[in-house]
Amino acid sequence: MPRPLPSKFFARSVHEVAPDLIGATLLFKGVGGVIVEVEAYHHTDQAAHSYRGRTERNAVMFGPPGKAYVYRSYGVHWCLNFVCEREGSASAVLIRALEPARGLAAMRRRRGVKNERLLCSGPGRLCQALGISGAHNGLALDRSPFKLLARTTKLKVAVGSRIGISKATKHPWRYGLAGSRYLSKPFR
DNA sequence: TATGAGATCAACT
DNA sequence: GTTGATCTCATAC
Repeated sequence: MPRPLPSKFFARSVHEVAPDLIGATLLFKGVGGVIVEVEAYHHTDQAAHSYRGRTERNAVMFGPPGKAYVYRSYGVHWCLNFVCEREGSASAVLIRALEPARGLAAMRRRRGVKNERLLCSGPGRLCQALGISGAHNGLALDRSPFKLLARTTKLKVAVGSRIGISKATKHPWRYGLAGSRYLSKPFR
């Protein structure tokens, strides 16, 4: 049986937490699936929201680890992050894609697409599929409505450069399940 | 298959 | 006024 991730899990470097999240199960109100793609962001990283210091939007990133940081992207989409390390270090892991496993009907209804592959393959898509919005910014990840289950098997984690950013594009801080059909983009 | 516009909000110049 | 941790739809190849 899979066990819940302890909140301690997040109290480490984002570069340790991010690859360890691949294969874990993320549920929100019982709906979700297996995490297959994430990206790491750190306050010393020019591409991170926290790079230029604390603002009203990114305040949760500067708080304690084990919380959800949800922000609006391009004015339309919501994106989900897990805050890591320790209070004040302002680092987080962006959840980019899931392999759908639970609550497929609810996800399809919210997304308005039939293709299972398009349900959660992208940060904006997975928030829409799970019903996550700015109202959930700052919630603890080890309590309802979130549920996180540790992976049960060893697996190979692919590494690559991050997507959709224009600064610090060289850092190999994108992690994913190699060969998964549910990635927002394949690794090469 | 590939490229481009539009949606629409917060932070920054 | 511009840009961005995005996605969808339309149009072109």
